[in-house]
Amino acid sequence: MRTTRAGLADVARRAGVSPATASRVLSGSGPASPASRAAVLAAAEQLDYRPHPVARQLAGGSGSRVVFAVRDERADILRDPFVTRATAAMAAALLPYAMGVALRHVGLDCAADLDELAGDRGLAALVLAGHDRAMPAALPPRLRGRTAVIGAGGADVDSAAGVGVLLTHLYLLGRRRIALIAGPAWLAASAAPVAAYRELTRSAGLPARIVRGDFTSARGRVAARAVLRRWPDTDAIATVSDATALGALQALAGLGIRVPDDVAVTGFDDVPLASAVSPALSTATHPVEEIAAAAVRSALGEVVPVTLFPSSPVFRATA
Amino acid sequence: MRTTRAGLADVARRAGVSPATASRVLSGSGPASPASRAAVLAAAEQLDYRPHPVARQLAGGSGSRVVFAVRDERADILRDPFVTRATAAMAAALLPYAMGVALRHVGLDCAADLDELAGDRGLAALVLAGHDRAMPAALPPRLRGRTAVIGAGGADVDSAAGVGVLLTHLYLLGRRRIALIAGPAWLAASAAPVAAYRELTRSAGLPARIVRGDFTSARGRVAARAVLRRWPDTDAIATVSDATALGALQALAGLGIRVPDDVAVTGFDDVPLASAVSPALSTATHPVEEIAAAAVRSALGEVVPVTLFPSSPVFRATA
DNA sequence: CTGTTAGCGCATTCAC
DNA sequence: GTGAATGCGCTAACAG
Repeated sequence: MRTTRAGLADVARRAGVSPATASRVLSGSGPASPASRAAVLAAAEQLDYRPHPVARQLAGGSGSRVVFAVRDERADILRDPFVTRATAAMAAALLPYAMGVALRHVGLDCAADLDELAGDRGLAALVLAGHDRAMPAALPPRLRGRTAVIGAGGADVDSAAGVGVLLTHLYLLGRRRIALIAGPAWLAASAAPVAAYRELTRSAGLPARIVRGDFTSARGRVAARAVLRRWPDTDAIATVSDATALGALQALAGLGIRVPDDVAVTGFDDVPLASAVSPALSTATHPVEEIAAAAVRSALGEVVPVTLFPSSPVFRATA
Repeated sequence: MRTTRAGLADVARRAGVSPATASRVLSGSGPASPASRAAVLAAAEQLDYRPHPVARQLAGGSGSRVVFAVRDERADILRDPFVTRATAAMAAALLPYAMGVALRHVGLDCAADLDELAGDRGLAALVLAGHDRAMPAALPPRLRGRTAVIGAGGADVDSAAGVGVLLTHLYLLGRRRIALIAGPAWLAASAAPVAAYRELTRSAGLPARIVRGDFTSARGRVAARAVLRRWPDTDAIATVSDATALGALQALAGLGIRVPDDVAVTGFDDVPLASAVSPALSTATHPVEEIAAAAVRSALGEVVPVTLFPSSPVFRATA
């Protein structure tokens, strides 16, 4: 049993080449003859060589961790199901990179926080969520090229299409007075669903009933009550988050309104327990794991195709 | 504007001491005279010095990331609400350490995986969840002292007391035929709640009705149906996970059984949406953020008091 | 208590 | 295509 792990020097020696050559073939960059390439690979195999991630990061100057910065008014956004799920997904995606993710909250006015992050030499990349339209352009120079964004303009779900399908479904169900509990106005990602809603209601000749929410169920309760107070004949409520939808369901239950008989409800995101509530929530499911992984890879400099991720409707009991 | 960040050498030069002394005071370890300490601190302040985490980790040989390994039969345990929440909490707790967390699943038989982790020189610490009783003792030597465990024997919630309070509550509600949907038998953390249940039913002269579940709502549905088939007069179902409880609620709804009138139900953990379902779930809330932070700190070698974290009942609508 | 001397393990200039 | 130096930024061992 070897007491200490084989290093690059050991591999090089065994392969009969210099450490530089060994480094070139093992790190995949730089020229190398087929012969020495094979020798190095074989030696690495035999010695069970594993590069030392930290040394590699120091020498390469790349930093060792990804920071996931979530912008929101509330600090407890870090407990939001979407945030925890995305964080876990990044943590899983970073495993093969020998890196990890750190999580932090930043307020709506976060220029100073971003500057601080820009000065962190241990930072490999930054993933940002909760941005508004102006932020990506206002990033500190040092962060440029190593920042990815989750939501509008970055790794994003096709929320316009997703909400569109849900709204269409409600329409086909015979609903004609559909309200939307939208996301907060300061959030860039809020725009697409609202646009989709406006477009569909306009073209179908339906009234537009929009109320702002956030991503909490408490706000969903309040918003649903507001909707029914203002437009008592509402027969469907679409939302842009499951938490909001569940809050709305509670409000409706409290008002003695039957779901979906009197009012249909749709969520968005398909949180883990959306299928486990009763009535089970109709919503749209999103590949959050893939989105988070794409964001991480993009932030780390890989070129990932900038496609919108699909939003697939899941029709359960509430709509 | 300085084009490159101040390094330790710059600080030392400005403070009129050697880099070694500067390192000693800035890293907090090693002796230093009050005079040079003050000088170094002042210089660091003026230069806005930030240590380079990666260099520090390389020189110190400490590794740069924490791996959270979750042991379970299913690979999609990584999407479990508790796991994602704990992962996010660790990611947040690691921010000040300039480290990050990576997430990985390991199967029930994970000796090989642990060996592989032991060979990773970038690993600062390991946090393990889903262990059985034998695992902590069977850890590879290299992992010793830098591994912490979440659940029985490590950073754990006082689940015996927590379940005990819930059961007592059910008893005080007049329930006398209380079933328990327990955790999987291979899990060390499953033991305490079962013991508490057995103790309480025995001392109160109640029948013991135990069924095994896991942490999915699907299994909760099945288990609840099994309970009612086997003991049709059951008037309460206690569980050890909210997902299980929500599954049970669905099963009961499907059978036309009223909650809590006919059968009361309790969950465990207070997932974000437990309060947002209707009927709202009675459960116990746990400081997962603190637990995860304690696990991380412990794994990194800090001495954290080994206390059980409190389990606080939250009585809502289902019990 | 302090400075000097060596590395930590690898990537990357350069010459050859 | 290859090897010999040099450096990444800091900590740790030693001698003073």
